[in-house]
Amino acid sequence: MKLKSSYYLHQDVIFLAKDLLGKVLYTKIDDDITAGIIVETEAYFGVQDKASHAYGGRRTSRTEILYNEGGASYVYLCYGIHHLFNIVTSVEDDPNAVLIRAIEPIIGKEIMEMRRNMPASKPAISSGPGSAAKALGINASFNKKDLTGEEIWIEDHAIRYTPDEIAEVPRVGVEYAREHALLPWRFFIKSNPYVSKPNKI
DNA sequence: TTCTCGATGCGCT
DNA sequence: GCGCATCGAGAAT
Repeated sequence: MKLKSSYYLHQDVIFLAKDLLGKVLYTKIDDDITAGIIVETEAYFGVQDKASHAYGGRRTSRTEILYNEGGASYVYLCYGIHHLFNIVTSVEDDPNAVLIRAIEPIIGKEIMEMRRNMPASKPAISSGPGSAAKALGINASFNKKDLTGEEIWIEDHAIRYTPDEIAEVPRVGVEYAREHALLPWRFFIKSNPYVSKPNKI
């Protein structure tokens, strides 16, 4: 059920970003367990990806975790407000990551409602990377966690999607690299209500 | 040490 | 659809 550390060592971050759709992300905080189905992801191609914090091999105290081998979490604060949760993948010194952009709440909905101060019936409760992280109680303290540990982990609930249920969206605003502009880097479950707004079709 | 701005969300219009 | 909140990492000085 729980994904093993070897799962995260896959070197094709595109494959993992797609394969993670349908997996279930869990957090446990003071015995409060919340979980949701991953319905939207985004792949970050390490040194090749200008949008990646590790672009060009940049290596700082913040990005150091990205150079670890797969299976760790990378959480950082965006716009001074939102915590974004990433899964570090691939082998050591290959700083790939998958951003979790949206989840569908399935366990601990009441807890998520308190954290988000809105009913779980509202897709906005976990739609978008900042919202999904907050619903799961993910904050800066979740940075550099082992994803096979007891605080945060991912399970395979045998939820499978056919290729036509998965949308692969080319990245927008990537005029900087023509060969990357056509690269589909965003993946989501078509018509799932929890998918963040810019990606709905 | 200082300045800039971002892998965004939300409330108001 | 638009604008703002809010702060730390990274780069410039």
